[in-house]
Amino acid sequence: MEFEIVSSDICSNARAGVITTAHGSIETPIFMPVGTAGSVKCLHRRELEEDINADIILGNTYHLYLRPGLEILEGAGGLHGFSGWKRPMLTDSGGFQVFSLSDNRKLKEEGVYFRSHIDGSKHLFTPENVVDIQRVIGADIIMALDECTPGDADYDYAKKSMEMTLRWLKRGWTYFNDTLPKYGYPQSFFPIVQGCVYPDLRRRSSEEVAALGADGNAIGGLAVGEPVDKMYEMIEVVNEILPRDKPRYLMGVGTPANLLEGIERGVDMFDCVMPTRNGRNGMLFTRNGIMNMRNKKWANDYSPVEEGGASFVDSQYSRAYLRHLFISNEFLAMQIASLHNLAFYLWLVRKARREIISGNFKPWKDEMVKRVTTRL
RNA sequence: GGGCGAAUACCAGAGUGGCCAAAUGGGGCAGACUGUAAAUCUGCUGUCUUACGACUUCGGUGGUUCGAAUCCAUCUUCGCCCA
Repeated sequence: MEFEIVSSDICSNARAGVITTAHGSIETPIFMPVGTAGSVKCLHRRELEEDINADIILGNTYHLYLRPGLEILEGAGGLHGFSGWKRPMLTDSGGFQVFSLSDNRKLKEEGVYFRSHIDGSKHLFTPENVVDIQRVIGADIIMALDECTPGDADYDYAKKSMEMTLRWLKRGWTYFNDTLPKYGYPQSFFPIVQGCVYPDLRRRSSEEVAALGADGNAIGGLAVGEPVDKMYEMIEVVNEILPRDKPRYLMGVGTPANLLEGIERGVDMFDCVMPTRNGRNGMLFTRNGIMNMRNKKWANDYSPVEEGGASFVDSQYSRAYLRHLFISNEFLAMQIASLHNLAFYLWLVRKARREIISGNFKPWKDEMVKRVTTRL
């Protein structure tokens, strides 16, 4: 995997770049739609490719390992072969499930023991076996196993957790370098910075992560309950240390405003369930603000979903019709909203890229943050 | 003509003397959602702008009772049965 910076903003840490992988190149900054269980919910591959034009999507180690399982994935030639997605792919390690399924897991030095949310069966993830699993899935970018600490963790817990994540990281990194990809194309391994909201922990973690010299680096443990200003502060602390010449991936973030603030602080990659999950639940993100499509105010608004929006659905359907679909629990509502939101997210990061290249990022971003946070 | 049963909030439907402004479901209104156990979850849904609280409700009217959606009388409407 290679990363080239095409243009850097003079007024901020924002940069525009290109990541090249075996499955194609990715122009950054980029937003990666989340396809946890091997599908971006509600969307066909053709829509992802042609309408949203996603450069890269995510899969999830935890979910895919439990179902369909490694044998079936390997038989299909990995998730690329299984799903038919031809472009780059990134898999999360299961570290987030260590956090989100906390009632069903036990953390130990060797790894994390957990119970399947599907059938209650017991399993163990280690820094090593999640590399194996991600080798089988065949993602272009695979993630280290980490503990995603909650945003309100106290200092002592955050310190111990961060240190264990670092020990896991070294094991995972060593194992990654001792093993080979399964399908004849190279994979990259991204380490993850932790440290909660504590600057010294974040610095320490960043230094250790940077020292590995991985193809790219991730910032984890943010947008998990801490105040948003803390998140921005932590991004700044971390990005002072993470190498400039490697892509930086802010995991699990976020709102459109979060993306813009992250880009300004030197983040290149984002992923988040928000456009798809919130879309399924009736929330639309647009250039002019946020709409809750279930609200009565749209009941007889026959104007397009979003005039001049990034997706064909924006002009082909009216707000009144989309509201009707949501109120009636029609599947089409979720499809339209998912398509719209992802198209908007991809439009947003691509527009940011153009503004960086043309040297106008900062004023554009300041204006855009105001617009996208408006409640319509 | 006679007999039996039923009438409860937007709808359906519990409740059969005080713990009832009234279960539950649906519908409605709003909110939440950030590396997806999420087509999910939460709140409100008689009136008084909100809370405490107050007020008016369970087909109509009248009554019994300290107290009635609940008991009695009667009327109205609907359903079923007999002639």
